Amino acid sequence: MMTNIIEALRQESVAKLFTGKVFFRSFETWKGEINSITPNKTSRQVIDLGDHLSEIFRTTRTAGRGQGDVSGGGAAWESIVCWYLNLCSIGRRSVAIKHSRALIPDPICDAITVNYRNFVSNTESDLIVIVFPDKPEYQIDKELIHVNDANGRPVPLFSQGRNPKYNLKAVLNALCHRDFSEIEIHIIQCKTNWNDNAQIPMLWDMIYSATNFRNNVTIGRNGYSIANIAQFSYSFVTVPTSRITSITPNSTCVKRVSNISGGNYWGRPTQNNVASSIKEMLLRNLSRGHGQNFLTTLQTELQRLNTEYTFFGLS
DNA sequence: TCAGAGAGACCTCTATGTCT
DNA sequence: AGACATAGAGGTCTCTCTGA
Repeated sequence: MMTNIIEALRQESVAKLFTGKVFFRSFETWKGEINSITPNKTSRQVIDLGDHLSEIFRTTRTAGRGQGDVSGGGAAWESIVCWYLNLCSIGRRSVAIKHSRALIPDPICDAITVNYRNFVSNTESDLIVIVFPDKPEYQIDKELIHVNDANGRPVPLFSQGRNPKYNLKAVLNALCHRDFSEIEIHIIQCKTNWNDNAQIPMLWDMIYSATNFRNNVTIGRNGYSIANIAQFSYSFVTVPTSRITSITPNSTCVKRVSNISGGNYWGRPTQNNVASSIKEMLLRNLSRGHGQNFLTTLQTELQRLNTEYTFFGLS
């Protein structure tokens, strides 16, 4: 079957989520919830899942504050957001990736690296959405791509040896290098709790939006910088697990993220001046990944949910 | 190729401080 | 007094790298 490189990357990215123990276990429960919210799997129903993500997430919530909950909860929230963004993006040129060296092309990784004098500090645990440019290599069968690497040498599509594997990362590295200025990067900071953690996205957004510092803080390395790409944004997505009634437009935690470049979101319906539903991020930050809107692209692709897209785990 | 070690990131709840 | 903000405590999970 023909697969373009973007869908190949999406498949790897989503499949990797299921290798996480907590996500794998939780998804057994979430799947039922998801299917009951989207009985007909229309594009509208699937996109509106964004209004219910927190609700779904909370079905596996356990009381208490054991360290397992700490560790697992955060990773699981990040994973379900990644899963949702990829589901809504099928057939488009955007892919959400939970941070992983193996999947994020090197030029992207380099561009978002923050250097604190000599110390290299990657924000290691965010979701990254890459929007690839509208060029033929991203649409044709991935096995027909001809591209040269940064040194001008053709990239071999398969590894050597008895069981040749497709060189996904190497091909992506070469493409991202070649098309760097036309790529969009959107970083998404996920937190289950809002009020305790609002400073973190606020401060990282400040760092990424600053053009220069006086004290040896720089962004980017190896010649790649977010200053040279087509679009960059930083956003915040929370459940939130704290009491919802205590969050108002005037709360400190709301104000802290009210100005970040990509916006602030939660897995609930939009509430004015507080947070937008995560589904609004699709339109606000990721709409350039296709000529048509999400409703249209999804409607076509969802027909193949049980054949080509089984890796989402819904069938 | 795989196991093991190390690094880094994960969140909830209570107590205490601070402002109105 | 009440509302809100913050610090602090604490074990586990996942990824990556290294050496066998």
